[in-house]
Amino acid sequence: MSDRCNFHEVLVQCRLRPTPLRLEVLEILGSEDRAWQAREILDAVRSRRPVNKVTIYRILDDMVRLGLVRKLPSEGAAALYELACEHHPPHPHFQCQVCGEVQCLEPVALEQVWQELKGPLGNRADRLEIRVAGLCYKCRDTAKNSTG
Amino acid sequence: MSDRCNFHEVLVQCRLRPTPLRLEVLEILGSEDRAWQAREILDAVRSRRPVNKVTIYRILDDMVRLGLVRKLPSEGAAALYELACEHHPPHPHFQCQVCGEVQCLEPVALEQVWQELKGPLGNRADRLEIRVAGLCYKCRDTAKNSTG
DNA sequence: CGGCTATTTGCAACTCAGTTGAAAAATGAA
DNA sequence: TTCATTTTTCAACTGAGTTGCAAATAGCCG
Repeated sequence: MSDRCNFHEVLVQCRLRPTPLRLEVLEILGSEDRAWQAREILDAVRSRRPVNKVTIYRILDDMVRLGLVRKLPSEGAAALYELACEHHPPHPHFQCQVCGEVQCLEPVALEQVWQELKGPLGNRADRLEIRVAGLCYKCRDTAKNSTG
Repeated sequence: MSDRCNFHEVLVQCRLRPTPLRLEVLEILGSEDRAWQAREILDAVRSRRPVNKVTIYRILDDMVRLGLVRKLPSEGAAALYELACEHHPPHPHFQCQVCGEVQCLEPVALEQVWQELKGPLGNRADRLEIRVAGLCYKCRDTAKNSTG
């Protein structure tokens, strides 16, 4: 995934101290091609060291504010976080309605859609989000096996 | 908006009793071209009669399950609800990052995007959601006036 | 009408995500 | 070392949404 990013350097450039916790959060986010719940990140960090949930939320908030991480609205209660580095530009997401997992999809040609959406109503458009909801291949297989 | 829908009839067709509360919820959803938080619907109903929040959540859940109402993930904690009747087909949404209001946008030509997104990874795609985030014309004007 | 059943609404208590404010710990500069 | 700033923690809170059960209501049948 985004192993190509030098997280240490990225943090320094954003004027955030490259603390062990911040580095761990970035490494976790970069370890799979999907978006993570704050809770999942918390658990992943805790599998190595004790940490307070407030700290994770604050780390994520800072990173979102500085554009290092994107926060996505999600079906379900908890928001999702993903790396926003140069190797992980904005892209559509797929969310499975059964297991809730959010996969990252390849960027698609959105120029036309974007142009159509940008103008209306005098709003200023900053970001475009595309979510596909459905049944992921894992859950589909599970359903097949238990039915047949 | 969707004043053209006969909510009474729609409820009967879905085998939901057309109770005053259900009708009021549908009328509120249909009264503006935007998506509503459960809390806003609750307050709107309460401006006329006392009602319990659980009842509103249950009414909305039933309607989502039966396809009468769409539930949208939102920036921010609370989910959003909008009519899903024939006069209000799926469409993109605009959410203002300042006031949080969600406007409904005109449907755009999505066939191309849809085709590209549908296939990958063996997932089954059911729904496509498009969100534009930005600054709405109201908040933009407010900002202008207070700055200049 | 009265009695029965299923549906709808209300209530209280709960879970879970996320926030707040202030204290404690760690870091960097002088 | 001392001091100021940043980072992490703690406890307590807010707000969205859920659960289980009781009370009220509506539809049905005799």
